[in-house]
Amino acid sequence: MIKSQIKEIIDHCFTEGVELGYWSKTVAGRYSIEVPKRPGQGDFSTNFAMVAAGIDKRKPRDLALPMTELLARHPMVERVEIAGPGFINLFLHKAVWATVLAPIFEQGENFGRSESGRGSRVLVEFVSANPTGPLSIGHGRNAVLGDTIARLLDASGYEVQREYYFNDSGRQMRVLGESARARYLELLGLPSSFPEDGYQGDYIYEIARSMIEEGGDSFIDAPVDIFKERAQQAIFTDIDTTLKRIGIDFDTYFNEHSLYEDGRIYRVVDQLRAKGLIYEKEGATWFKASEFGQEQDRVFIKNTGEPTYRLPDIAYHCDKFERGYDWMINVFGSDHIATVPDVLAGVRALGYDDSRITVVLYQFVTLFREGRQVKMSTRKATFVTVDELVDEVGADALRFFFLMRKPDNLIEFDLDLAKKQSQENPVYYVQYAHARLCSIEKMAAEQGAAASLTQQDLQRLVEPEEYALLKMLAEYPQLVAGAAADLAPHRIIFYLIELAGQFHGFYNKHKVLTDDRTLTGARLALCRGVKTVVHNGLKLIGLTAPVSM
RNA sequence: GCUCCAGUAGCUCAGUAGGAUAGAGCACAGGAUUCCUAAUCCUGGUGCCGCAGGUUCGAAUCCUGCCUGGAGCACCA
Repeated sequence: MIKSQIKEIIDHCFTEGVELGYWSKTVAGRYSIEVPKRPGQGDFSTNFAMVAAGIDKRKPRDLALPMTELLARHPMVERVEIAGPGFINLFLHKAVWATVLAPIFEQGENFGRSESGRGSRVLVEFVSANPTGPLSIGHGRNAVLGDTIARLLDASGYEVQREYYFNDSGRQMRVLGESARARYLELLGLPSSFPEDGYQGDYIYEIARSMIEEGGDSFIDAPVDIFKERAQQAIFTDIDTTLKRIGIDFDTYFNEHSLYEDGRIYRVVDQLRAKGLIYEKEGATWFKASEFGQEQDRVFIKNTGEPTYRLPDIAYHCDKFERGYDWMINVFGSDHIATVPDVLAGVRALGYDDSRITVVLYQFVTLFREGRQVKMSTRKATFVTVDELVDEVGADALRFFFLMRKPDNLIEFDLDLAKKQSQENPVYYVQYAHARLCSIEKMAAEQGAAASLTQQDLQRLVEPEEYALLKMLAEYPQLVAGAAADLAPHRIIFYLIELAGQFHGFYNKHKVLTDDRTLTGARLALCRGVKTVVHNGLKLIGLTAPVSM
């Protein structure tokens, strides 16, 4: 906020300098503006002189001097100095920082939202688990990551659509139906044969039990499809319920099977064949992926006549392109790494611009309890489900912990920590700051004290802790825009932890409600600013902002 | 063997477009509450930024090679 104003000022001075012949125009856009780490180095700093020196072949300090003179004329600037190898450090008038509060008051819940993505339509595809069982912890990370990315993009003005891609046909689902039938017969005390690679979870028993409750033994001779359908329906309902518990809702569901039904997968083959990119070998149909930078060609249709997963995946992405999205984001577990380039190659082969597809790959999650890793196995159904995790730690902690690491990193989910109600647990730490702020406001209202935004009153904010908070508030809009552009929700988490820390520090050192009316008014304004940003930040990542704790 | 990801303090991790003396939390030790929520705060010190080269005013960050760990490399999805 303030930073973008400063950038404008520096750019303006730069242009002036070009006209005056101080430096060449080619330097434009090469220099950057930063917030120095140390307080003694000013509010902002630019490497302009060093960058210009490299291009113009002159000494940094010779270039810095005229720049400082141009900058010093601006009313926001208190003083300018040249430091180190040639940094230009800007010191702003203290009063500048309090100006961030007015926009926060005006925009309220919208503070931090921007329009940088206006006019762009984005499709975020995530979860996409087939309905064979409850969502596992890995799906949980996928769900939270995808949803939060969608929230970030929405906050940046993009038109966002959340989509779930699934398949309720095929081998997996047949095995599911067989598993359900076997359990059904077993519960009725009849001879049954459980499929070798069947789904062993208790949820299959539940499905069978509900069928018995509904129709007794009338399903004994029913075809597998009936069992499959019942199981699929029950499981999907459960998945949906689980997702809603952690605040996730989809706009559209896309059934992979529909791509078979209307023959679209075969049209993909025909189109590629027309381009000479398809050939037959050993009874299978191959795609010349090697012509698109892949190591080897890939099978699209097996010698059994069944397509491999690649074909519907490509057809699906073509469908996305046809629907006209500007940006398509896929959230996948790292076990899908190898499949991504194949699909992109196929899409490119069909003439689409695959740079519009971004794949977010995330690493696995391991659970820790009492310092030891919780063993999980999908086949034996001993994996921990998202539901169990929500039961144990709550939706807020689950979301927070899943977002706390960047997607590239493994998550070690510490169950004991997630449940702790103390400073060690960052979720509580941040939420507690919000609750405290609400409490202050409540107390202020009882005492008849109110926040004041008058320039005179705001001049009372002079403590370093107050400046630190104001500066952090000013950074928030850019933080959101950056996190959205880079698809990096974890930055919001780290920001919130730091902001909460700054606030707790301020709170312990300075009293907000005092006998001094103007000081109280100014500090209440600061508190409302912090509260608004903490609130907006928590909402942005899908957490609650408790009023009291 | 090949592809992708990671390697930063005792532990878990940040480090946005390459910037100044490398950051936080936890753990450990000591201290703070007649007062707005102590679910809090303050004070303590730690680093061959995996290794070796290169690029340049300047590298944890970019390039090359290597080492270690993870995920993959199907006519499974």
